[in-house]
Amino acid sequence: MQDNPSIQFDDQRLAKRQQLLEEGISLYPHEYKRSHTIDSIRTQFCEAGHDPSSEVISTAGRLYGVRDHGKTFFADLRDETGRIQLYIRKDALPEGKFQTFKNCIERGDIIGVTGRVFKTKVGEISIFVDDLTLLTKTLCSLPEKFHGLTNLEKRYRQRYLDLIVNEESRDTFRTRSRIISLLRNYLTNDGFLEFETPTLQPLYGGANARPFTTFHNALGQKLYLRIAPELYLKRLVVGGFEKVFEVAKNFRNEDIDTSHNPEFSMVEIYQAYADYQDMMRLTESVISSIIVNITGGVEVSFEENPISYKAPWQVMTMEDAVRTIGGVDIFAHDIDSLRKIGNEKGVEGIEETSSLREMLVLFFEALVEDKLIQPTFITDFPVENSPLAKSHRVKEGYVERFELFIAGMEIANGFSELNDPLDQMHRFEGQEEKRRLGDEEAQMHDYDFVNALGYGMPPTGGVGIGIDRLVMLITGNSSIKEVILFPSMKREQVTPETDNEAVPSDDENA
RNA sequence: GGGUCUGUAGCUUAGUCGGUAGAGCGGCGGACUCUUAAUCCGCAGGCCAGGGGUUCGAGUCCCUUCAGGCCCGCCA
Repeated sequence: MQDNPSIQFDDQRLAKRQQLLEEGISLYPHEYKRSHTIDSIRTQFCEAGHDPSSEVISTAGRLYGVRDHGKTFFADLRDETGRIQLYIRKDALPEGKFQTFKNCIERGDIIGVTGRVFKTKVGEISIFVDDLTLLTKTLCSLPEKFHGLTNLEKRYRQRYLDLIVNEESRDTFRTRSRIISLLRNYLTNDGFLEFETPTLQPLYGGANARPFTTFHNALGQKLYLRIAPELYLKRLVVGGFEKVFEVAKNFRNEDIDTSHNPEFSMVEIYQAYADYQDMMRLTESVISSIIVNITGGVEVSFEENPISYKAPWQVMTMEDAVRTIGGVDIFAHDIDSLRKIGNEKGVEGIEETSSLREMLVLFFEALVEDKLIQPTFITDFPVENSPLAKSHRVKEGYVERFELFIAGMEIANGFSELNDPLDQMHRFEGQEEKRRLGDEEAQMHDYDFVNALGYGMPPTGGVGIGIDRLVMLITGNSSIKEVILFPSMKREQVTPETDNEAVPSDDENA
């Protein structure tokens, strides 16, 4: 049983399992009827006295601490709703049960109990156990009761174990689930329809990023995992759905760090007849409503910084942000003097840049981004960086685009969507040119999308909000791995035949 | 990709100048009928991440591989 090194079964637990089998006790029964969850026991019996209740209840959960007192035990039982103490007496259980419990049931096992509720001498609401049933025998031993499981790698790789022993981790993911639910409710209540668009795409688009590649055997065709749902959602707006959104997993073939996971969650929202100003207001409203619902207030601290989500949030053009926060008035200089200033301030990539607008972006990234702690919308991006955004209505060379920054992280990105099919075609051509010059992140020319615009997309505003980062902000976690249940990790044991497999396997369809 | 730190029992860890691997929790055996990190007595459990080297002798020093954390780069 133990010859496979990746199996963590405990020999002593296996022995107990064997003993239980020999006693004819079912290790994995099929169901258990509960009269109460632990939380509902606490609610109903909050006034319990020292004498056990007349009402008999049944509940179930996992055993945590077990305190052996000879002919009695105290034990902690937990279900999803909470924790309650069990008081187990030899003389109260059916004949033989106590011995079986003592010998073969232990911390980590899942049991059901029937009993009556009372308050112990020291005032803790407990269940006086009349009978107990093993519901699941655990073969792996649990981490230590006091320090718990702190090894980060183990917590991420074996998240189930992290969830079993670390209440804070369970809280984080409970909050994550609520955030997504609040987001959906907000949008659907506001008349948005939720759709699912393809994850497997023959062309990828909607962002600048390198994709994951895969292969469809029957079609004999390369496919990409989407880097964004954008181009499909806009096709829906062309089709006549005026308010749409998708909670999408996106996949980008990039390195992993504390704010990037190769697969990440984003909500993309599109609204016909709206522009980027409307989408900023929507973004502000969605996020602050979630914050209020989760925290009851408008302020949440992140990495020592109290962050106020009280609307309205600050709005600055990129140019103003670089001037006031970065201390450089880009358009008061020529390229050469900007190169000099940039070198002094440690701005990177300025040597190969030849336009003031591109300089603006580089200065912004280097000098401003990580200083935007309070929620701040940065608006009016250079057209070169935004092939899917509509040209600015008054500022030549810019697009109507915004990004939301909080705690130095980019949280959202939105714009007045480009709906001029010819302009879109030219922008794609520009991207193709960049691809030819070796830019692996430039976008692909999606002719069908251009055709869709050819049938007419109303003026439309769109925004994408990064869900993982939003959860980080709300739950106070500095690492994205803490808010993704199963973050991407490198495989531990490399098996030769599956490692370094060529990407699209051309031999399979030969 | 670069820098840096880490990897010792199921978990949390100690390990000095290189000299036979130490503990707590958990487990097992024993005592205990209101404890809650229960307590008390005893026992078992280790290829010190893997490989190589230096040395009479390596958990400790050197090289290397693997995995992870943090920072930087790349990137939303």
